[in-house]
Amino acid sequence: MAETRYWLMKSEPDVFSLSDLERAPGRTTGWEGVRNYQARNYLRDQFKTGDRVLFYHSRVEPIGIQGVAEVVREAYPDPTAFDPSSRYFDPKSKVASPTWLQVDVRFVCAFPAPISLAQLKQTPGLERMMVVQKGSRLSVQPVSIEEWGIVLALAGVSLS
DNA sequence: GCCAACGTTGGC
DNA sequence: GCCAACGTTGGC
Repeated sequence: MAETRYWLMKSEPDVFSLSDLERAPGRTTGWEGVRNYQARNYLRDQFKTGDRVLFYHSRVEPIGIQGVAEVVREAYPDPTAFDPSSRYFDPKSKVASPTWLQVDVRFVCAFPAPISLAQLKQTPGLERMMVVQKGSRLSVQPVSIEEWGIVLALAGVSLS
């Protein structure tokens, strides 16, 4: 079996929240709208079925990690890039050679309480975590297995 | 709502 | 290829 990788994905909860994911058909959604090349490259090159994801809410309190999702489909073209009515439309992305990709993620669990950004910043062992770095804007970030373990312990959650 | 940090665009 | 201008992200 392939090694499971760990990620953090950001969403503004008034656009798409962890609760929205839990209520979605099959508790699954296409992670549309990534328009950053570094994030796209992670989706394209490294996301594998079974990878685990920390679901992070940005901009809106409570800012922080809300729970866990998992990757259930690997990268494929993001249809919103081809849709002129979408806020994510990109006329430079062609169907024959799509610029932007998405993966499908499925709800796993919501934490009993969100882990706030302030809490992450003051937790030993998370000093190097990308999301706590000043000016970190990347919406798809790798998480080390050590960081993953610390966050799940903070949340009081254990996953089989 | 402000604004620092960052990514992209485009003139040269 | 440089870099100023511009647009976006996201904490506060």
